[in-house]
Amino acid sequence: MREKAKELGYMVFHNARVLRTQKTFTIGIIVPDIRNPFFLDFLHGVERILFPRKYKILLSMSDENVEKEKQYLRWMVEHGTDGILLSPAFDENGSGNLNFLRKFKVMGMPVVLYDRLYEESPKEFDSITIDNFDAVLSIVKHLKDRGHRRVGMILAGRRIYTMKKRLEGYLEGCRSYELECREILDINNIFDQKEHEKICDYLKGNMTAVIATSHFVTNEVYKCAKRRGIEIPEDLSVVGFDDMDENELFDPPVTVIRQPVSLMGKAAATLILDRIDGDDSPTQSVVFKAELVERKSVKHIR
Amino acid sequence: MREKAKELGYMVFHNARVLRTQKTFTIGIIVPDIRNPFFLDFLHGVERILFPRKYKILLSMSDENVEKEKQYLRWMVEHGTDGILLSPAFDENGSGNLNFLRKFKVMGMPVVLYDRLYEESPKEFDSITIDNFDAVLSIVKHLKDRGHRRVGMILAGRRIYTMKKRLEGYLEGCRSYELECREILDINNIFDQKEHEKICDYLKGNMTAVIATSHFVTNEVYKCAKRRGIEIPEDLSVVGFDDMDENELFDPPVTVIRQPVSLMGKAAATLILDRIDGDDSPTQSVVFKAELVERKSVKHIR
DNA sequence: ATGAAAGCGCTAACAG
DNA sequence: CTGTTAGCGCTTTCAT
Repeated sequence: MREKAKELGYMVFHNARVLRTQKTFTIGIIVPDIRNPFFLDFLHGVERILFPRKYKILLSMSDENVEKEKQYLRWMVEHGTDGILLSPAFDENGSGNLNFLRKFKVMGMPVVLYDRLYEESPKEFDSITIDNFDAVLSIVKHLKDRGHRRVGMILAGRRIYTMKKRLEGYLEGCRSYELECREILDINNIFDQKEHEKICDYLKGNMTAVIATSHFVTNEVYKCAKRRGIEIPEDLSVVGFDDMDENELFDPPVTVIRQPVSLMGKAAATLILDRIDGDDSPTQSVVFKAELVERKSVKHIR
Repeated sequence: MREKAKELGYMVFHNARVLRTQKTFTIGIIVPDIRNPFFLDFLHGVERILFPRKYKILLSMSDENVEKEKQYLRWMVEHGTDGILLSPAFDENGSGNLNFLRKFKVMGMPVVLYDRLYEESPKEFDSITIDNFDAVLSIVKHLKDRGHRRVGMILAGRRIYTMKKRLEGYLEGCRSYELECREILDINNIFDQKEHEKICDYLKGNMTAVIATSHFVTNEVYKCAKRRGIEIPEDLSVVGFDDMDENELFDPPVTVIRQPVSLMGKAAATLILDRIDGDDSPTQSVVFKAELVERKSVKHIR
């Protein structure tokens, strides 16, 4: 095939060059769950930056599985990616591949964490995140301002960094705004039908508003409300996470936290390229601010 | 970095092996627009098949741009991907990289087209598609059965294969079911705000139902209807394309054509691996059937 | 059986 | 400044 390619003109054989130069012009990207539209816009943002610089994307999916993630990480160093963009997975104990990644540091493989980081050691790697704590705090305040006193929250995997921070924001919000916070519900696998029932049961609890911490959870809350005849926002107010066009068209349109996802992608790509180019300034922790997009799913009580 | 990696244990340097074996264990995937959730599920399906066989994904985005696609195709042969999964882009004249791809055939680079193919030569490459013609035909029948007589259609880039076929299905449907079909509207860039106005204007036309040929178009139709006070389905019925969870939660829930996207991904991945393994049976054109998911956006007239 | 050596296609260093 | 050659890290072949 090599020969033919050459006969047909143009192409160099990149791999021989790689052997010599140790440079692949490839960035490894690990996404926990590709079905989450969040990562769509992120990838789009990343590509915007990489393409003009001739870098390509080696895409992989951890499925929130630490071992699978490790496999992909290993493959990436074998492939010699010039850098890695990682949104890390966490196991039931909340631990991930932090230790494994430390080896990457010593071998000089640049890694930028995005969306999520390792709580034990948040500054050890470059990272691009949003302020999840603050985001939820602003939700709780919003709810309080609208007269809500009893609120609930549904997490999608509390072992995951973003979820942890959102929980902290919730707890702090409830304390400082003096709301009655219900015990949260944690859904580990949102694609599991059985878990959907739990959401329905949870909604029956004594509260006027619920915070849905991911796009999938928001969907399930709406679906359940519909089935059970719970009127949003009359009977129950809801605030979701991860804005998409569709949220505007829901019945009723859903109030959500919007993250600057595409920007985060661009920032992550820019940062990893800087590191590849030899930038050895101290670790950067870029924190974007998320905004509350107010629509019609929160009732103004009294 | 090589040395360090070795000191730290395990890893082989994949690129040297590649030089020798001419095998990268990498599949190039070209997606026209990553922001379309359609491709999310497709990628997910593909990865399901590739991971256990140790193949990795080199992901790229053509942005519906033939030249950009060509650049990526070139990079892929340079990188020595073992095969390519392509959903081809088309320029204003409706032509794409067919000629360029013919070179891939002679150099033995396996290519599987998905979602879209080249009309001039539909059987030249392996392909995984749905029957777009039939899908729209079934929409038109559905509309007719519900008493609709005047219908419209909004295309998202009529130069694109899927759109062409959907148009053909529309025309044929209107003829055989004796409906009055309005001139269709074609939106070239759905991300362009100005184009959204065109959708609104089109909706004012004299029709009882409109067919939205992509997920983005459906969204814009709903948004416009909302702004202009057009009641769906009272004043206007709509049938969309590309089902997602969210469609169920729209106001009203939208009737759509659902494609077996994840299956298509698995089929495409399986086929490309077969080719890589030396399967030289005649070109395969796998055509999946799409199904109409009936919800609440179509009015039953009388 | 095990071990040494050639060679994959390029780049970079070196010699002319 | 241009042309030649060594060598990147593996696999495969060939000799021991």
